[in-house]
Amino acid sequence: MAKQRGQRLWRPPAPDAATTVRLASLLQSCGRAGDLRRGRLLHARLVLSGAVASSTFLANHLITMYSHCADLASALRLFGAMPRRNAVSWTTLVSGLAQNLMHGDALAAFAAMRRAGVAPTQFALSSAARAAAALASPLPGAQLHCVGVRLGFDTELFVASNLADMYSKCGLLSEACRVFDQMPQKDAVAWTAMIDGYAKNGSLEMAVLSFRDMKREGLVGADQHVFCSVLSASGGLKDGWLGKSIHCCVTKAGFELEVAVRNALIDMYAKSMDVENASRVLKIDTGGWNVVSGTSLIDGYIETDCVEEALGIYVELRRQGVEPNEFTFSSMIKGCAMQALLEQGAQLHTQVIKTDLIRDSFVGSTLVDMYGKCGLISLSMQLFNEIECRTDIAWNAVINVFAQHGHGSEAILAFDRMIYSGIRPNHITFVSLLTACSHTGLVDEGLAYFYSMKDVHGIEPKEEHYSCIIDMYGRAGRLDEAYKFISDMPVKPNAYSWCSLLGACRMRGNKELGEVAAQNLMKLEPGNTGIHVSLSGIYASLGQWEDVKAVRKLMRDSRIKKLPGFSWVDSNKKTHVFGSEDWSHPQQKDIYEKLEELTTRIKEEGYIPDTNFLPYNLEDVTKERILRYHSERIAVAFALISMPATKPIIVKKNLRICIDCHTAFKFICKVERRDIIVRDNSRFHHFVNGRCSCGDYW
DNA sequence: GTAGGGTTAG
Repeated sequence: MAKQRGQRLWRPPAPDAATTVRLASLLQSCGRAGDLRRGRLLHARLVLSGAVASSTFLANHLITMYSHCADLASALRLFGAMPRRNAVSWTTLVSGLAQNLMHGDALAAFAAMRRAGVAPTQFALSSAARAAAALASPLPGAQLHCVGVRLGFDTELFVASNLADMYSKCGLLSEACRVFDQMPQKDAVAWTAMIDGYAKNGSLEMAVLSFRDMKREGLVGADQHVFCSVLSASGGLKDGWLGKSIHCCVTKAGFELEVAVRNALIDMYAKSMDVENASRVLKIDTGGWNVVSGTSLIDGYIETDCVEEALGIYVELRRQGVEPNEFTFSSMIKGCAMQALLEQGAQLHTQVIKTDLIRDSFVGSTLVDMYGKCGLISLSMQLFNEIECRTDIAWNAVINVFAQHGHGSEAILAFDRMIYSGIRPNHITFVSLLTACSHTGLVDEGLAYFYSMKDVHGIEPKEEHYSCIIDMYGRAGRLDEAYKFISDMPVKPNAYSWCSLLGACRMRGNKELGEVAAQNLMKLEPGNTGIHVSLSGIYASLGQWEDVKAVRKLMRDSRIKKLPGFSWVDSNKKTHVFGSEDWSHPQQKDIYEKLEELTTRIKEEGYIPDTNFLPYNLEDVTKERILRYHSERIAVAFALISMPATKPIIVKKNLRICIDCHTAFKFICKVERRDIIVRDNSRFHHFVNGRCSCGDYW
């Protein structure tokens, strides 16, 4: 009593042991359930009874409860008011902050703990290491490592796992390895940290090898996280066999039905282009699908060009009452963009608005891309302007839309605005920007941007950027410079580079260089049928029919067939496909009549068929007939008779648009007063009022 | 007696 009287404040007696234990377990249950209301009531009772002031143990429990309920303000207030704090109090604070993603504060609390002269516990150390990992801060991380070594905690399971995770998140894999190797015991979490560390740092093979090492120890204690990580690495390797063998381990270990593992399996199969097994895993009956698994499969279908199947999964998801999320929408919209499915894309857009995901930057960017790829450039721009948070992806999308439509100066303007708003361009930005310059003939600008990549933006040009420059020189007719560039460039020219040069040679009728390009291209892509077609096109345009014959013989001998040209057009929610001289359509008679009518009308306007490019030594009348029945022309005629005048005509083509059809469409759009958009395998052509957006430059 | 780690989709 004498001692108590000597203190400034009266301290109530601590509750008895049984009461303390009861209260602590009540607080624990509040924390676990996240029941902040009940926790606060308990807190108030404990304050009234004086237990908070007298029992550090109960106060620690209160801090834990608050941090589990994500009420860090209360936790901090309580911590500040504690008359006595022990190591657990500090530890609880550090881990509470780290758990609530306040990583910087967690590190600061750990430092304050040391300044207060309290020896760090291994719990505090592992929490602080976790915070450093989340911040990817190697410097404080390494300091924590030193503290751990000094206290002898550095090989402890939790501390070492977090330190290894921290090093790998900082990209310091060898350090991570060293910490990991020194662990006397490794559990599933430690292994996961390493497997995932390798995978996230791009060492996918090492990630799989780590898994093999773990398996060698009998996969003891392997859990769903281990399988998720290794499956993700295996998906990245796109190795179907490896994936299947891991799938076997998953099944043996009994994790096939775990939701996260199933999702990882579906994702792995989808990434390995094995959509069949992906859908098999999805369809294992577990009482319904979830968004992630469905989206993974949708994404797999989209990546393998199976948009129809992806749409099927989407419909099934909706039927099961699963709400699509931003991932689902961006995958689906990307699929619509790839196939220029405007109708379906617009429907998804409506859904996106309904679910309020329109504010998501990813979804917004895919919509910009989709409308751009469907040819609706002004709608695309409108959506871009509505994106609140413009990420590099959004800017790349808009620059690419301008590039594909041949609006070079707008692309450059968008690039300037991107830089001005502080968004750093990446290598994709430059592919789009250089394409824009190339498609518009802005050679000097393109070259300047190319050289600025490394000098100004610190981005090493890759082969796709070099190809853009070759394409740019080629389109501008500066073939010698293109050849000099391709010969001098530090990276090995890829097929696209030689293809660009060959295409340019065909446009300009340059036989010598065309042959060089063709030879190089044949080495890289022996099965590419376009090489022979382009080459014979060059000979035909020069009237060298003997050479044309030789190429055709070569094609026959090596059993190379010209890739047939197809055109697609959507009308009344249906996609119609047309080949050359293709009269299989039910409305063939009307289409034929429309074509005849169009030919007469555009000839009156001054259209002269250009047969120069046809690689056949034929009569002009025959050549004209072939030109008139090219797939794109049949598709346009069909669209004109079957679609309401308010709908835009969008024709998709698997090859480049033919030069003569290009001329004809300029006349057709004028006489019919209809905008025609053609998306060929290289770019967009907008035919409006007698002109094309490409400015005849392609 | 109290405190702690890793995981699934652009």
